[in-house]
Amino acid sequence: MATRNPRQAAEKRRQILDAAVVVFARQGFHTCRVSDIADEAGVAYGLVYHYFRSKDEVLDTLFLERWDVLLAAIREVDADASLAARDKLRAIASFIVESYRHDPDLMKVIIVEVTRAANSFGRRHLAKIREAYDLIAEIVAKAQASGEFSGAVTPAFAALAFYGAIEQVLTGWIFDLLPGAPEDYDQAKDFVVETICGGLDAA
Amino acid sequence: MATRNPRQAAEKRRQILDAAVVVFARQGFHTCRVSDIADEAGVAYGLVYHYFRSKDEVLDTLFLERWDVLLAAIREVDADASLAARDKLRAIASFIVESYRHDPDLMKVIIVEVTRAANSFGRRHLAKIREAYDLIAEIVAKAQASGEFSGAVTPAFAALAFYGAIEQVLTGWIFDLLPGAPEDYDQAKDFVVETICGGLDAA
DNA sequence: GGCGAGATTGACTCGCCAGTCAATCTGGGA
DNA sequence: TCCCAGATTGACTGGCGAGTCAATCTCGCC
Repeated sequence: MATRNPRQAAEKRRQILDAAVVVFARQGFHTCRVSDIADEAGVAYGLVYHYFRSKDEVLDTLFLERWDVLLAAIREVDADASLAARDKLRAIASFIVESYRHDPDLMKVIIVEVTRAANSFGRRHLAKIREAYDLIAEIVAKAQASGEFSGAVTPAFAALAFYGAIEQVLTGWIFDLLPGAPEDYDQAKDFVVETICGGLDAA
Repeated sequence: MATRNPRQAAEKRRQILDAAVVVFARQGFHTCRVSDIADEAGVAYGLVYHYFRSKDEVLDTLFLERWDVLLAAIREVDADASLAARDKLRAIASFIVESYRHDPDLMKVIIVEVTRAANSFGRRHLAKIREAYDLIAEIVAKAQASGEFSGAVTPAFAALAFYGAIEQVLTGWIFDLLPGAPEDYDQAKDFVVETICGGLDAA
C-alpha cells in the first residue's frame, strides 16, 4: 500500500476541524468562507474538500462528535443508582459547564450554530438534540415516581426548563451578558440546580 | 401635494411586512429570497426596496415592533404595586404565551430568527433583548429585598432561567417537541412559574 | 385635461463564494 | 531507484440572489 501513515491523515483532518472551531467561533458559520478555515489550518482550500464533502459536513462533524460525548455522559450519570435526582442534575449541569470551561470556542459553536440555530443546523439535528431532553426527562420522571420530585410539572417540561436554563447561562457568558470568571462557573452549577429544584420562593 | 393617500402607503408597507412574516416562518430568513416576500405580498420585487432599505431591515422592523410591545407589557406589569413577584412573573409568562397563541408565525420568526439567532440578528439586537432580561431581574431583585424570594441566586441569573424556560417551551411548540394544544398553552404558564418559583422538589 | 411627485414594475448587474478539477507532490513499498 | 496511490494545491467556474435603475403608471391637484 502506498497510503501515507493513516495517523497523519487523521491529524490533518483534526487540524482542519480545530481550525474550523476557531473560525466558526470568531466569524460565525455563515459569515466565514471555506478559505478562512483552510487559511487558519495552514492548508490549501481544496484539502478541506478532500476530508469533508461540504462546509456543512465540517460543522455536522464537530457537533455530532461533541454531542455524543454529552449523551454518553448523561447516560452514565443516570445509570448511577446511588445518586439522587438532584445530584444527577447537578452532575449534568457540571459536565456542561466544564465542557465550556475546557473549550469555550467549541461550545460556543455548538450552541450558537447548532443548538440555537433552530432553522439551519438545529433543525437537521433536532432528533439528536431531543435525545438529551428525553434522557433528562427520564431522570425527572423517575424522581417523581419515587417521590423525590413533586408531580406538579410534566417531565418533558421540566427537562426543557432545566436544559434551557443552562443553555441560557452559557449564552450569557458567550455574549458577555453574565460575568464569566472562573468562580462564576462553579456558582452557575449550583444556581441552575437550586433554581430548578429548589425554586426562587423563600423557604 | 401629489402624494397618494398616506394611508394607502402605510397599508402597502404593512402588506409587505405581513407577507414577510409568512415567508420567514415558512422558509426561514436566510433560505428565502426577497422575491418570495414580494410574491407572497402580491407586489413587485422592487417595491420591497421602496419601503425598506434591505432584506435585513424588514426583519429588524418586525422584531423591533413586537419587542417594544413586550417591553411595554413587562414595564406595565412591574408598575402594578398590588402584584406579588410571583404574579408578575405569571403575567409576563402569560403575555408571551398569548402572543404566541395570537400570532404563532410572528413569534416563531422573532424567536428563531432573532432572539435565538445569536450570530446574525440576535447579536445586532443584543441590547434590546437584554432590556427584557434586566426588567425581569429587577422584579426578582425587589422580591428578594422584600423577602418574597430567597437570595440564593442572583437576580440576573434568575431572569435568564425564567426567560430561558419560556423561550425553550415556545421553541418546543414551534418544532413539535412539546404538545401545543390550546389547553397546553394555559398549563405552560403555570408550569413555568411553578418550576421557577416553586422548584421541582417535593414540598 | 394635463402636470408631476411619488408609487410601482421587473429585467438586469455584480459580487460573492461553495464546490470542482487537473496538475503536482510525497513517501512507503518492491 | 522507481513507481504510484493518495495527499495536496489553488485557479477557475457556475449559480444564486441582493440590490439597482430606468421606464411606466397613478392619482390628487390646478
